Amino acid sequence: MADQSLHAQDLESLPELHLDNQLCFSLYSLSRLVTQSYTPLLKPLDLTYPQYLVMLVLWQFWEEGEQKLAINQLTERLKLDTGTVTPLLKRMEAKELLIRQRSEKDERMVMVSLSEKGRELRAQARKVPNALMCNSKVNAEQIGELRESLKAMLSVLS
Amino acid sequence: MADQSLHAQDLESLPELHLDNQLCFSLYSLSRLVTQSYTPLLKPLDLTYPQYLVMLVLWQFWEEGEQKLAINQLTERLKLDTGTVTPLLKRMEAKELLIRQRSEKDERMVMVSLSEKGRELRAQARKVPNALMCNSKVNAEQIGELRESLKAMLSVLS
DNA sequence: TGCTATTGTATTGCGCACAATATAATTTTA
DNA sequence: TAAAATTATATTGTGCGCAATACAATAGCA
Repeated sequence: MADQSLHAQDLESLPELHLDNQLCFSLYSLSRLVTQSYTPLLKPLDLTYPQYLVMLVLWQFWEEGEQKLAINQLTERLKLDTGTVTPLLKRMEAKELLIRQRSEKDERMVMVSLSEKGRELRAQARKVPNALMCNSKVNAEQIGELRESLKAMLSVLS
Repeated sequence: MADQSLHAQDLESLPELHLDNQLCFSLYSLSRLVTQSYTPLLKPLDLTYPQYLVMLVLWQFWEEGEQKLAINQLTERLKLDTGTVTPLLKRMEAKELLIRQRSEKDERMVMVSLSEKGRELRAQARKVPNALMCNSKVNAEQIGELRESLKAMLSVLS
């Protein structure tokens, strides 16, 4: 082998830099894995995972009697940027799941509301959470633990 | 308000469809939040978060005396698709962090190895894991718990 | 040895994510 | 009330992430 300027410190073991020891990597992997496991369930609804999250928010507001919500309410709830949400909503409007319209009171705001089709989709989406639980080999207790642990961490960091 | 074909079931509360009750959303949010918190730390190294993960794998192999690794080893380790990894590695090669070359034994394979610059970056990256821990208000115990919980879930699902 | 199947990587196309910037409407303030 | 600051959303550009497809090299097999 040619000289590669190898120094002693180059080969010093740095376990803190190992993938397996990093919380961040487990988080990143599991998050993608879970999103992937939603994909086949959401395909019949013609929704991507982030689109499904938008629908969850809209359905919940609808339950609470709020027909319209502003984009900033949505970005706040989902903790997403407008650069993500604006095109996301446009794609969803193209699929006729929702309606976007400028507020008359304050023309800076765009209000989002469910379309008839969007409301009807809720009945189908009901099956999604349970289907996922049934397919996974993880018990409910384990899921509950992880959920609380994640929520605690989220509340501290955000 | 015009008739919106409102039925009783439309307003039935479905808590399983609420964002807050979904493990997946906590996972998705926290994962993005953690990635975001890496960004300022990785900026001095001119690395994105996925690029940092690639470097972690390359550094660890290097520690273990392996100069080269095949792309499929990398995709397996990172649990990422070639459609993600191929362009990722090309961008990293353009930054001269690594070298990609076809294997002579088996010309289907592309072998990846660290460049001098890529090896040197490891010394700087040392500070990253600790810096993150120091900045966060989360205690080590809480992090340890979450990490084990995530790893357990990952091993079951993948 | 040809012929098919498999393996390993690359390409294409689409949809997020987010930093940075832009723009228009409203509010604040001098 | 006119100018400056703020607010709400949109746009641009870059980098993932992944499904689907393509393609070349190797392996297996008749």
